[in-house]
Amino acid sequence: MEIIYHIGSIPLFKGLPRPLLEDLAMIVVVQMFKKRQNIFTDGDDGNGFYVVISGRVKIFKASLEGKEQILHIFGPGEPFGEVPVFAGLKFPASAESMEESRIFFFPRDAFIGLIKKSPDIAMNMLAVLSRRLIRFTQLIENLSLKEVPGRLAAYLLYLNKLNKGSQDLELDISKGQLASLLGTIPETLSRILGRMHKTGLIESDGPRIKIVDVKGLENLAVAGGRL
Amino acid sequence: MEIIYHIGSIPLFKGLPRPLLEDLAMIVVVQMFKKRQNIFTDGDDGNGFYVVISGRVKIFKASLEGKEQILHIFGPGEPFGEVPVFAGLKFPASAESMEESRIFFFPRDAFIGLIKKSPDIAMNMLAVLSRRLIRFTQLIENLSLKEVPGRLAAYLLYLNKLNKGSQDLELDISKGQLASLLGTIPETLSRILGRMHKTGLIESDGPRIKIVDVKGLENLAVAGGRL
DNA sequence: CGTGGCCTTGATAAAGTTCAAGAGCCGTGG
DNA sequence: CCACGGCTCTTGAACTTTATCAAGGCCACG
Repeated sequence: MEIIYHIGSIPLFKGLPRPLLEDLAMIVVVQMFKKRQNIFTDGDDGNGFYVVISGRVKIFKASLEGKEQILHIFGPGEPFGEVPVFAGLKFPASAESMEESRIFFFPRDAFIGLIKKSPDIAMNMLAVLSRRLIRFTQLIENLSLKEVPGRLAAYLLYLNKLNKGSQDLELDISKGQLASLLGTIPETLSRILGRMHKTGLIESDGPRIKIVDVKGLENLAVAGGRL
Repeated sequence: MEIIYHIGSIPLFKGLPRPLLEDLAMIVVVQMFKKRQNIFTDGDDGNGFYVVISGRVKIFKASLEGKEQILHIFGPGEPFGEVPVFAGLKFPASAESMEESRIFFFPRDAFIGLIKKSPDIAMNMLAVLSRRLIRFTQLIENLSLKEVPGRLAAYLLYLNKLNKGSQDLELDISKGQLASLLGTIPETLSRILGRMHKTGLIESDGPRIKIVDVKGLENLAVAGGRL
């Protein structure tokens, strides 16, 4: 069945025996979201978690004044919204689709039953949560210890690594969203891109960015680097 | 045996059957740390995790210029340093004792073996990591969406809640360390405490702080409040 | 009684945000 | 086919917040 195929290709469920995949298929609920649709909101009660099958989802915190801080952007195969499954019941942040997305929902109680049967699922989930803690640690370091140029430099180098070292990058999110991800606002991001261009670190043309000076960016990305 | 008693009183191991506690006692390594002693450093390889038995430990990120951001302060019964056990191998932050502390160390491989035998340990650990994610989410919200007065107000209200609503608080960490926890520096913290005093939100005398205007603090603590 | 640590206070500087205006782009509809 | 409206992005100037640098006070401890 198609569902089983998708479930089997989720890293979280990698290497599970066929019968367990079938159990998972029994409890999954398939959901579709259009672009910019709310999936859950900070403070809502959660009674299960989600996995992106296609499309993209952002997890974020919003302030009253309308500023947002993006915590994650998740694509196919990535789970999200697990926290209420294991601790308390409320989502600590909000989730929204960034494009048309297909999402699998796994209800809490049935899923916990499966975990207790399979230490492998538990270990995989522990790995997922641990990686998320690493990501948050970096985000906190960026917000607290680095200035915006340093955060941007770190992000560009991250894209650079994703692209196996290619210095020709293409932003796959809008600059406004990138600002939210970096903990700043579009105006500031725009100015800093301009400054990086002027000082010869990058070349920039809309969403295409070319890294000219890797060393210079690495220097900036270290907490303490100055532009 | 004394070790077993301590292990049994760790929330992470709450409700485990006696034989499992004995297994844990077999693999534990007891360590003592004096005040301000390094336990592990950001980037080190980790081959196990820790539980505070007595004393206190801070987990933090440091920048080259010497600024630090405290991520957690852990006391008796609280585990730390679990991330390398489940994801990759490196600690994403550093740990240091804040006072003389007794710490139990559980080596990775033996512990993973126990987890696979006991879904209860796994579930408890999932809960621990999930709560940590909640804490990080709040920290990120504070750093990104609130200004320092808002962060301080939120912290005072947190102490207020810990003390079951008492408005007479006593800081149990130095103001310098509190500044690190709030993502700022001592000078700024000092000024803001002064301003809160002057505007009648609190009364402050060294480490003793009395909340005068709960509503006012709550208003500040919401992302968007102004002092 | 002096010395070092911690905290406070002041003056100054830097970084980032806000507000405002305008440019470029794209899809829609006349 | 072009004009319009709406969006994102950019740029400038003023302002706010926070950090930095420097100095002085307070207190505990030897």
